[in-house]
Amino acid sequence: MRKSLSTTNKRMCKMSWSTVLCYHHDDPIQLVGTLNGGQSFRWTHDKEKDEWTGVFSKTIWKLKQDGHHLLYQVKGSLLGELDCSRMLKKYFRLNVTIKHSYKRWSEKDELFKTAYQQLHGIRMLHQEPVENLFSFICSQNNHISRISSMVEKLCEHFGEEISIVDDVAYYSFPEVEKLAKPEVEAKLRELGFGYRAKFIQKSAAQIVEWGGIEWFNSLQDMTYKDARQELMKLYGIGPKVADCICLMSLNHLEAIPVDTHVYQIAARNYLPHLRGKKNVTEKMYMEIGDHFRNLFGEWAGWAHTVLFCADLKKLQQKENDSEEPKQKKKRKK
DNA sequence: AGCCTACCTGGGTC
DNA sequence: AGACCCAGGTAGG
Repeated sequence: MRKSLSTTNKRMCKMSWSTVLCYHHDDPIQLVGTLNGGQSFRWTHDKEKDEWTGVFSKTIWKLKQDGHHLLYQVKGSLLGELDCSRMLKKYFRLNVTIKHSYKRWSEKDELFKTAYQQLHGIRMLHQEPVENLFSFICSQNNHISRISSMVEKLCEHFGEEISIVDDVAYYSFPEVEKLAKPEVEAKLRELGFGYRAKFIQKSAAQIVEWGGIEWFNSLQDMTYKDARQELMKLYGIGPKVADCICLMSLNHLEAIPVDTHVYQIAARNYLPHLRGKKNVTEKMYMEIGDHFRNLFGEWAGWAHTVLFCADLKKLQQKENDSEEPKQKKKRKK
């Protein structure tokens, strides 16, 4: 019974668009905010076709929405056996119905209510810890555009080619063992990773030494605080990135990554005494995190992600607005 | 414990 | 053109 089901899935994966989910209009999924909202850096949007292409689990995916359906296609994979539907359900946490939490958070907090009104359907992804960790090492003190290009470089140089789709080669995210090799640091320097080169190679070596993927699995079974503390033993992982990993790939949804944006949000709206500080100290960091946890409860990290996305969106809109009157953006020659 | 600063790089601004 | 400035931080002082 199981077998025939997975065979069916496998066949369906290869052929054409398949449905992974039908959702209700009051509990939608918004792919722009979810896939381009700074959780993952590997998804691209074809605006003409309104299709998304990306890689996770050594597999190339195309996604699109049609009415109230989330549709997918697999364009190649290094995995022998695929249960596409199960993989996507896990990735998007489709076993979770979030609308009740959204309602509760809106009732509790005006800022959340406003954010949510502008921005329905953000989902907290459940990513793979290895990709998540090294992507967010790249993210420190960096722009999203450069983060994305660095992540792609990691894949091109240390991952495996999966397949070529529309003349573009897609690569898997490298195994942690590959990144742990001593020569990796120099190579990454050469590729323009700057000081992050050392962080990547050294933390990879530590992870391998401590058990690789098994070590990550053990972090899921720990409490949030213990997992966070373990992660921060890695060279190049501080409080912020540790919280990103806890939240995005270790199922600790009370983690609140406090970056400059979240600090701004907190100081502006909730904790006025923190305004005008030069940088976020450990103490302030904990205070901000605790504030959100008290406000939103055990899934505070998901609520935080919605606030974060709303803030990003506002920034983008501001840029677009200020762009219009000038109209000098077109470059000549 | 808490505050300060150097750190790679590239894209944007003036 | 060329100096800034800044970006989803962190280690080391």
